[in-house]
Amino acid sequence: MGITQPETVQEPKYWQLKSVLSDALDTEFAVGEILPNERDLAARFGVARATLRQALDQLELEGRLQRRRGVGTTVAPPRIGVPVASGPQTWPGEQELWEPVACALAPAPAAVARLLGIGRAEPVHTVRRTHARQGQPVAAQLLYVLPAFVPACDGAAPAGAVLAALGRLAPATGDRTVELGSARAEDARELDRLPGAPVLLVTTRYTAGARTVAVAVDTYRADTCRLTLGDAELLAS
Amino acid sequence: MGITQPETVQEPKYWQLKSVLSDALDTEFAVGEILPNERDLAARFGVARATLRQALDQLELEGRLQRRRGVGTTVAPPRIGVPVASGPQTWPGEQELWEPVACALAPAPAAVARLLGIGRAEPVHTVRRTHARQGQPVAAQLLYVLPAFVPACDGAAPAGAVLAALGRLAPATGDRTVELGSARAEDARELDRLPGAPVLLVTTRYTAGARTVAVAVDTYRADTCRLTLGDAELLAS
DNA sequence: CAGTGGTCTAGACCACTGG
DNA sequence: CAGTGGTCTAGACCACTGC
Repeated sequence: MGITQPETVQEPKYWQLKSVLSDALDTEFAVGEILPNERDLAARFGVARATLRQALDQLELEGRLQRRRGVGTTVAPPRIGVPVASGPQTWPGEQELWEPVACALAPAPAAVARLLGIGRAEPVHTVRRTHARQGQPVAAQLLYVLPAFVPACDGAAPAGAVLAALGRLAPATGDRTVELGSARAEDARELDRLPGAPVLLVTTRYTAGARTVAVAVDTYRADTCRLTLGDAELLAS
Repeated sequence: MGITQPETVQEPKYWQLKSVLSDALDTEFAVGEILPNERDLAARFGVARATLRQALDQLELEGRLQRRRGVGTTVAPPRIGVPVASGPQTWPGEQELWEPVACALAPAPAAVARLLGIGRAEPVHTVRRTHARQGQPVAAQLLYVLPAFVPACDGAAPAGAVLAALGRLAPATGDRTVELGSARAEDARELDRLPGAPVLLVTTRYTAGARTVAVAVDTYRADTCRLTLGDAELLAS
C-alpha cells in the first residue's frame, strides 16, 4: 500500500478551523449576523475554547469578524477604504472629518522627540483628534508641533491655532511611513477597542526647509480599515 | 480611609508584563541577543506560560522580538524601511531586488478576478516573485496579468515576457491599498514565517484606458517591515 | 440577572533546530 | 539527542452588556 500518504497530516487544528469558518461566513451568514457563542462553537467542532479562539482571532485580524465583550461575535462588513494621500488633510472637505479632542503643551514620546530633533523633556504642542467614517471611529491622531511654529502663545494654545500653523505646512510633502502596531490604552479607548488591538500606524513628518517641525501619528483600526493611497478608493469589495 | 483607591487595579497581567519586558528590552538587551526561554521567563514572573506568551506575541507583532522554533527568542533589529512609491518597481535599480520564482497561466483567486472583471475560471498570467532586503526575505508578490496584454504566447509565457508587458504599464499610476492580513501557507514559506503570520497586503491595480488589466498583490512581513510612502526612507530609528 | 467575550492556569504533547 | 517555541486541553474566574 502507499507508504506515503503524507499530506494533510500536520496542519494545526485552528488553521483548519479557520478555513471552515471562513467558508461558512461566505456562504451561510450575512453581514451583521451574530454567530453562536464561543463555548457552543468549540463544542460543535470538538475542540477546546482556546483553540476555537485562535481561529476567531485570525478571522478578526483579517477583518472578517467583530467581537464585543458582553455582546457576541458578528460578521463584519467589508473594510472601509480610507484615503491616505500626500498631505493628510489637504483634501478639500476632508478637513471636517477630524474632530479635535484635546490639546496640550507637553513633552512628546521619545520616538517623536527624536524625529523632531529635540530633547526628551522639551514640551511641544500636542493635539489629539479622532476620525470617524460611516458612523464609527476609525482613526486616532496625535499631532506634535514645535512651539516655535505656533505663533504668540505661551502655555497651551487652542487647537485651532496649532492646526492653522500645520495647515500652512501641509503642501510641503512630508515623508510618510506605514507600519503595524498595537493600540495603546488611550488610543484604544478612542477607537472603541481593547488595548493591544492591531492598528496601522501612519507617521507623517512635516518639514520647513530642512527642519522637521511637526510630526503626526495616525492610528487606524487595522481590522476595519483599508488605506487607499492613489486617487481612487474604488477598490470596493 | 480612602474608599476609592481604584486605579491600577485591573490591567491584564500580560499587559503589565509587556511593559516590563519592553523596558527591559530597551535597557538590558542588545539587538540579536537571545532571551531566556519561555518556561524560565514565565517562572521568573510567576505566571503561566500562556500568559507570558500573550505578552511576547504582542512584542513580536510590534517588531520588537523575533521567535524561531527550535532556536529561541531574540531581540529584533529596527524595522526595515521599504519604499512603496507610485509604480511598484518604477525606481531605477529597484527592479533587480525582485526575484522571479514561478510563472503560470491559471485562474486567479476570486477577489482578484473581480478586480480584473473576469470570470472565476478564466486563466490569467501569474508571476510569483520575492523581494529580499538586507539579506532577508521581506515580501512575496503575486502578479496577475490579463492574457490579452502579454503578446503572442499561447499557454504559459516566460516570466520575462509578462514583466515586460507590465513594465509598459508601470508609469500609468495604479491605485493602491494597504491593509492587514495573515500569511497564506505559500507566502509564509517564502517569507520564512509560519502560516497566519501578520502581513501587510499591498494591492496595486494597473489600468490601460479605463480597464483594469493587471493586479499585483504584495505581501510584506508586518513584523520586520515599515512601508515608506514618500521620497525619503530616512526615518531611521 | 444571565450570557457574552477576555483573561489565566497547569499541565501535556508536537515540530523543529542544533550539536 | 536535549532544548526551543508552537499547539492543545479542560477547566476557572473576571468584566462587560443587555434585559
